[in-house]
Amino acid sequence: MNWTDERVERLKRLWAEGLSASQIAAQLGGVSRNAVIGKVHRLNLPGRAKAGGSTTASRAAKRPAPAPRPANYPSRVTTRTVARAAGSNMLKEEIDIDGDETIEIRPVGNVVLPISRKLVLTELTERTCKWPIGDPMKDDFHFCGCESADTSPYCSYHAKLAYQPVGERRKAANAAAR
DNA sequence: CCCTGATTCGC
DNA sequence: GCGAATCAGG
Repeated sequence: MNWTDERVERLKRLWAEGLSASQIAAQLGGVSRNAVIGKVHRLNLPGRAKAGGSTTASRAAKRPAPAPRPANYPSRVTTRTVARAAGSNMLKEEIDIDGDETIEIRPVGNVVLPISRKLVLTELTERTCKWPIGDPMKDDFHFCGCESADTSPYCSYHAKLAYQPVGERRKAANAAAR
């Protein structure tokens, strides 16, 4: 994959929005997160300062004198508290109970953690819940993204929804819309 | 172990 | 210029 203008622009936009390198790589496709990071540096885009959470830049600042780099880092330490989709342990609360209360999730039991992480398809891993949420035709479509139970494609909550007996499954089908 | 970004260096 | 390997950290 080569860096077309279009892809570079997308990279800039996503990076500015605070997405992680791996997320950007996944969305662009065909590149690794290292490629993204490398490109970011080559473009002289501002790295992630010591903003909100994870600070890896502090390491770079700590380094003695690694590369012949002019200290032209903009002091842009914008504390944005970006609500990122994945990566950090920041989960977005999204307990959206449907308006209709005709849904009985009886067989599901007491497990009630429909807190999704709003992941896009490309960001799913082996241990993220792959339960789809929303209309695939709409742009708010995403996946649960919670930690999936061991070897299961779903989290504990959605696994129970998925593996219900056929008799009870219809009601769950309503709940499946979420 | 999962993830993050940073840097180096052979290509 | 590119990005895998590596590093350093949360």
